[in-house]
Amino acid sequence: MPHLLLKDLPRYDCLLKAAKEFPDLDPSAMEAFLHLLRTGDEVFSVTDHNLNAHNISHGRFGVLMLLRRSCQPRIAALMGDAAGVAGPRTPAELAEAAGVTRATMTGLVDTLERDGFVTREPDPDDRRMMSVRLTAKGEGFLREFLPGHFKVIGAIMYTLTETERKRLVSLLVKVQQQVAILNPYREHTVSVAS
Amino acid sequence: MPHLLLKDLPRYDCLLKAAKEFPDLDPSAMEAFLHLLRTGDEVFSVTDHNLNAHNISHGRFGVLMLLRRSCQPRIAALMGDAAGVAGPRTPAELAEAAGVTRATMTGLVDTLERDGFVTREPDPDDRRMMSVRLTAKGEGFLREFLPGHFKVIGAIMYTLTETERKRLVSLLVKVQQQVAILNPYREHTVSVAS
DNA sequence: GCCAGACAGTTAGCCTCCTAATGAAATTCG
DNA sequence: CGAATTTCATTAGGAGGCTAACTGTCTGGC
Repeated sequence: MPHLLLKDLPRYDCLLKAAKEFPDLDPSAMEAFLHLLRTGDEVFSVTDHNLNAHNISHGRFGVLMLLRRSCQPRIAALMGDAAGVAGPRTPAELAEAAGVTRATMTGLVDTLERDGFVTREPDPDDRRMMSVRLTAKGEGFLREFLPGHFKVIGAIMYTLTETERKRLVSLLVKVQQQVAILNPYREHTVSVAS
Repeated sequence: MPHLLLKDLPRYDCLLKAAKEFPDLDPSAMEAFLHLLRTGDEVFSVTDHNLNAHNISHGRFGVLMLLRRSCQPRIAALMGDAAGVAGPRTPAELAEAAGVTRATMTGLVDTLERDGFVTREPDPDDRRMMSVRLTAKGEGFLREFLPGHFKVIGAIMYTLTETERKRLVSLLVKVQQQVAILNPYREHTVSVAS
């Protein structure tokens, strides 16, 4: 389930040594990169274990969370959201919101339906479409699971002060923005070895 | 290939609103958590795309990198490492170093061997063991690929100053340490909903 | 010297993700 | 009106993780 990395990150002096062989290797950039991947992975693992203990994968959890929003349009309306703006309901909307392909979403909804967390109903207006909805069991699972999930996340971040959290987030956002800048040119930046 | 997340992170005021419903939800902790996962994922995606463009996965890349160390014992010796300390060579050592199971390593070595990047040879002393080695093609791939890979990583981190990189790393290390503290107790902290 | 156990590598079966191709329904447009 | 295009969901097949079980080899205690 992890992104797969080295078990032990290379020590900084190893990076310095490697930089002698590869002039393109920026040791402090590589160090930050490796720690970012590693930390994201470890944090992911904790919540993933938590989810697996309840027999649910991250992907399936994401779908349930998206559907939870959809299933409470009245609450959303009360809270100030535009009345008509419900969350995603069709597999295509869910796939878009979750950032996976529709084919993947079909598989996720398959297993969620098999396990009784959601139902699939044909759309009366457009017979190509399906409408996915949380069942009572699905809602119950979230109600029962979420408090613990939030506690785990709070426990992980407990080690950082409010100031440190803000600082971390602002550094991460900077990296995200840089990735966004790089992405459109990926084809060019990538083809170094071709 | 990503860990699957929301396409758009919830805005902070949504977290505040959600915290009203779930007292266990710490908005700033959740924000830091989501950004950590998201950023790790995006950074991963960039390098993963880079690798995929060369028809190699992150897992396979990791194996090649581990083997590169093993295949240069003379260089390592020259550089001050103890002469006998070669890198991992057997599937079990590779699995341990990469942090995957031996079964997974079998699969990775299978495809790497199929594609001509590595060879498998029986160990003459212990007939249970195999010795995995980079082929000339595997070495050539790395020689050709690594400079671009390092450039991409440098480009991502270009947005942060040396000071910011150090600060980011130290915040990430704090989180890693917290995760390490939490892990042994995972069974307990997890069973909130049972 | 031999047998029980440990250990290396593989196999088999499952899950989640992907891409590509398919079939059915809706829409667009000549 | 009907053909081409688009859009929906799904299926098929592949890759890389995992666990569990198996095979063959070594080793250590009797």
